[in-house]
Amino acid sequence: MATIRDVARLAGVSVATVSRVINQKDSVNPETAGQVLKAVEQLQYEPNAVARGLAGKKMGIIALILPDILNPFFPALARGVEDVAHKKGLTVILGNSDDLGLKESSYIKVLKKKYVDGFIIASNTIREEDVESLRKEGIPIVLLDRGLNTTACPVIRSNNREGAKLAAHHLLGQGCQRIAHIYGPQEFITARERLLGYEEVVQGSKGYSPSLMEPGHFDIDSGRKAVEQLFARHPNIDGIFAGNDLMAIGALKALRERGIQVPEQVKVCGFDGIGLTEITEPELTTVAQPIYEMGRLAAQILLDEIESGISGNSLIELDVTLIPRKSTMKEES
Amino acid sequence: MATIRDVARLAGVSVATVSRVINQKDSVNPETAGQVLKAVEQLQYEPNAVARGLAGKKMGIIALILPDILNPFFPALARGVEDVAHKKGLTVILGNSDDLGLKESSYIKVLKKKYVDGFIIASNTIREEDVESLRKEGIPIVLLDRGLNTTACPVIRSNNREGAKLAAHHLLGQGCQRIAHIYGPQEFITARERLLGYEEVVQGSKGYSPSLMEPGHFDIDSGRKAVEQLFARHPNIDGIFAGNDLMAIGALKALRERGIQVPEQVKVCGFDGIGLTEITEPELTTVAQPIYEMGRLAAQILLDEIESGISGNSLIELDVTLIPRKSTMKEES
DNA sequence: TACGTTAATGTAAACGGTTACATTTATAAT
DNA sequence: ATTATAAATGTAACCGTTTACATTAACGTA
Repeated sequence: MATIRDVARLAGVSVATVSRVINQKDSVNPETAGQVLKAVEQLQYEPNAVARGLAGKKMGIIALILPDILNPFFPALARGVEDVAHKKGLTVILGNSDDLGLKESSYIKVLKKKYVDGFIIASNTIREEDVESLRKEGIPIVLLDRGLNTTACPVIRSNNREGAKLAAHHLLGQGCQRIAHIYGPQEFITARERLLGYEEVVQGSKGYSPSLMEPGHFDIDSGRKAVEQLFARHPNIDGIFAGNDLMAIGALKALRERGIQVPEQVKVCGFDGIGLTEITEPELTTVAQPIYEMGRLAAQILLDEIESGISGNSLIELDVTLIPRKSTMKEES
Repeated sequence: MATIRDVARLAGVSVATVSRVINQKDSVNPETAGQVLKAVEQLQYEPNAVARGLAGKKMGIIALILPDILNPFFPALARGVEDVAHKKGLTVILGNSDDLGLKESSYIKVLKKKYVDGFIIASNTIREEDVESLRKEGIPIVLLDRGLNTTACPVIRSNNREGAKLAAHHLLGQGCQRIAHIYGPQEFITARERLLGYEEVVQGSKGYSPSLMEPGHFDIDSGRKAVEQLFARHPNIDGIFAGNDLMAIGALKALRERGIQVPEQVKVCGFDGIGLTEITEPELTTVAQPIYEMGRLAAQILLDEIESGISGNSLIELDVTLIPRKSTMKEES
């Protein structure tokens, strides 16, 4: 591999001049620039990213830390991030945190040493101190979902409360009287908001009871188990709003096992809008988050901060969309 | 951030000595080492990865290039790679190639400049020349699936032919007489092998006809369309072996639309063993590849090559497992 | 004519490590 | 006692850029 010195030598100029024409900085005589470019061409010179990184403290890498790429919610997010990064010539380092604060901290520590340009963290367990320390060092960071009190950096999330209300209203509109809610871990702000939205809508209705709410862990199995619990208490449930799609799928499975017809006897609505919802039987009604778009947006905001050096702290709540499908269909009357 | 020179100063030794104790290279007096370690501790010194990278031409990063993380096959692969990498203190850069040779080449070019330690490429379109050029520069690379003639580097894949035979035999065993096959793009070696395995088993049987084979693109929609084609030609098909799970899911959908019962009238078997197969109705019989394990193995082999500097060219074919589920269940007699 | 500006370029010091080579001292072998 | 060998450490070059600062030449202006 040719180095900048090789180019300088061949073009008969100093390395500084070569650097200038490569980066289009400062003024350089067009004629000289021509020589340099010719030499670059001739030697097939490509600047070394690591040397650049060392000098400039930026490796052209953005770090994406998420709980688990195996969770079907995250691939779309990752793809959104990667697509905009790639368009701008940056690459993406992927880290799975398993929602372990410690693992996140350790990633941050390691990646800081690699001079990543910035962080996108999709996490519910990220620690304030970590965010602070990054800010202090001038490393941009964008958060997904988290960040209630954090005014320290941009936060992107969906409008979870509105989404939950959408779901609850939809179920009511489809004729449900006793709507249960399987809620996610309450340390996740998303899960809390969805629960609140549900309560807000359902509280007034006649069938309401706090015992219609059952916790789950945002995975298929806990959705299934929650249904067992719920039906033990309330055999007459006719609608289920699950805090996410995975739990809704679990619910679907449990209902089928019990021989309960969906949507005839019980209607089910999920949350997230992951691809899986299209392949269940019946297809699953869900409140779709613009997942890919969230990834794109996070990356765009991050790149803006990286380029401008200005750090914002906006809280962006994206709109969600109810996608009605067979699992909540009202029988034709 | 403290630098190695700060540590050297505080410990009253030269930077070389500090480097030695940090990297446990060469011999250094235990007492001196103690001083250094104390200084390291006191200054909270952490070696800068970029400077290291520049000096050693290795950034502690492995590049994982795959077609599309949105394809449900790949997250498990990525997770396998990442888990191994993380355990060894390396990080993973993720690139989506969309099976575009050009995008792959461009990634390789960019990442070489970033001194990644090695590449894991899951691709059907990777070009020989790219592999060659990496080898020539001593950058380890491990391929997934591809690499028929390529003896130039390790290749990991599943035993696709055996898997297909497993599937075909299973369908025969379940009483199918006319087994169709929806095969994937023939430029993919995996798809070719699966087709061959299918033919090998089915060729002799009475119901066999070349028109029982229909192409697809490894996605849900093409699976659905293939079923339309197949049933137009052969209304009496009673078994379908899809070249991958996505097409099998499409087939399931198409069959349901036509009012054909699975497994009573037609049995369906997929290939890959992605998570989706557990949530279809009926649950999908599939030939499972050890996807996560493939990722792990690829990473392990790559790391071995990185550490040892020795480059192998083994071809590893992992065993697949037939997972019988409801979609191929024989009615109780 | 002398001088402040600006454009064009070069020099060399960062950036923060690793490592080949040199030097000194202690130890073992002859 | 002498010399070869190994252990412990230091010096400085090197990895390949960027960039602050210095230098020179050309130009417009008072």
